[in-house]
Amino acid sequence: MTAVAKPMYQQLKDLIIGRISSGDLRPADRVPSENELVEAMNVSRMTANRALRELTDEGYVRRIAGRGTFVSDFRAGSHVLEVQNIADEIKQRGRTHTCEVLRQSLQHARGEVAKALHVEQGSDVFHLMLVHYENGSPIQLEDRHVVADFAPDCLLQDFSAVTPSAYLTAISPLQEAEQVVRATQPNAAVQQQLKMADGEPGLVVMRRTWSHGRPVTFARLHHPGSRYELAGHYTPPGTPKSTTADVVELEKLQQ
Amino acid sequence: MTAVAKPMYQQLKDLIIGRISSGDLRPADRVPSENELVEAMNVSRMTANRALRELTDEGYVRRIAGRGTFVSDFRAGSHVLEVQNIADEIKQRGRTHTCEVLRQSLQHARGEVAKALHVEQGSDVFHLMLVHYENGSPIQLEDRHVVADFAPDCLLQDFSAVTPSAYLTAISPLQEAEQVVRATQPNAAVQQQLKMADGEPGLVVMRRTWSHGRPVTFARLHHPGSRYELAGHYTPPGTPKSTTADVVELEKLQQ
DNA sequence: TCCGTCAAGTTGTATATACAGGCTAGACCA
DNA sequence: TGGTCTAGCCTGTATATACAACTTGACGGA
Repeated sequence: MTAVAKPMYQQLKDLIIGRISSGDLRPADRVPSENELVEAMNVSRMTANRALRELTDEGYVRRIAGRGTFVSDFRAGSHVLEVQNIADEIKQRGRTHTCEVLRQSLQHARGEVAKALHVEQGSDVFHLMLVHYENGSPIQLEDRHVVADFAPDCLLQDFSAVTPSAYLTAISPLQEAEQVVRATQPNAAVQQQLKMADGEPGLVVMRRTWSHGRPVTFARLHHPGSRYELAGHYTPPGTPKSTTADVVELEKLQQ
Repeated sequence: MTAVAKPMYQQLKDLIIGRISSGDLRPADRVPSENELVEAMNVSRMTANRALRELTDEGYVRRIAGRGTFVSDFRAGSHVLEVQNIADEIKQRGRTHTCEVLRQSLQHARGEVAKALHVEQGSDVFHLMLVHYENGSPIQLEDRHVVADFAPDCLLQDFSAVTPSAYLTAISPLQEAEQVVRATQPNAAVQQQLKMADGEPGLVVMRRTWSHGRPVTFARLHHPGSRYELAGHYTPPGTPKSTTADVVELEKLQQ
């Protein structure tokens, strides 16, 4: 089974995706222009154009006529799972987000966590537990485990300033995610942290995120059922895209 | 605000999508080849190629070198919202699905329903209510409203044989969807239909689906929290696609 | 100083052309 | 009759070229 050579436009795409994944190119960075790719890679401009155009369709980059091609931040992507970060969600509603760190420690993975993260029982993982507040009311209890070697300086971070989600996606862009939503009767500890009434149902989102082909973090996000709902929106590919709003967003990034 | 002319490749795409939406082209039908489009539309082959290639990426058609371009069946679409149909979900788990129709009537839209469906208060809508069973246990109470003129023969359907979701997507492919997930304390009626224990939380999915630019159906899907969870999986676009299996599937369609 | 113009670079689209490779039907030969 | 082979159509990719529209910055004149 000898692998045939990939077509040139795909090689270009892989090259650029590689530079983004490795962190060489970061969100809002400028990607080589079509003409630069023509010279550097010895291809025709149409081939470079196809590579960059497909990367645009796939959400990796944004292109602005007259200016250039820029790496897009992966969190945006009008997708059901786009809400990766409770802080952004709260700010989007015009409310204030605060956060309290309850635990930030190195632990040995056990049971469900080890299985979810595909690591041996007893392997090193970081354990984070924090409560997110919206206008002072607790809205999410985040119980997260992170594979240790993925984020070695995890214990040094101040997660009351930058949420774990933002910290992790800054290390490496989200590549794959899986989530399960469940309604629960919260246990006493959760109920107390989220200031929930007796008998109030809880909404739990269990989310596992992959990077470079392996799961790197597993989070249990508990919410009070009476004050939280999970919204998603689905637009099939190929529908016309907004441009103005996106550009404005990009402007802010570059200031 | 005069609309500028759409680019030619987009006009070609719109033309073909239109023929698919209208039923002129049906799944597995042959789409005009690049050369046929060149002659008929007076464009270059590269432009026709771009139109058909993008329709391939967007899942409208499948292309087989040497044979032609064929309309694909829309149901496939590995997406978080792909599970539109509880019956398929249950069968996929290897369980048996049964269904009981509680209500199938023409009503006047009021309040939340009229607002969700963008119709006037008092407009005609169909109201469906059914319970879905997995191996005999109630797993979903489906409370659905459908815009009347979208599915005029709605009252004639036997929804214990074909679920409303399957019936509606057969009329017109899903074009846009929006859902909100919420944990609730179910009211007595829901609790009774789903045979839920006292104090057991419920998981409610409220889903609104668009077709041809307008909302056509709004469903409240109640589930028992102890027996149901909502799973989603996200893979970013641009990951390599399977080809062999698809072709085999297509072969079967054409026999 | 301020404003308009212009040049250069960038993306977006469209065309003509070329070659490679998959598929099929029908011609052709044994 | 049966098998083989080829011509013709199809998609897939790649190049060279052209023009349009947009953005930015530099330059020059009022």
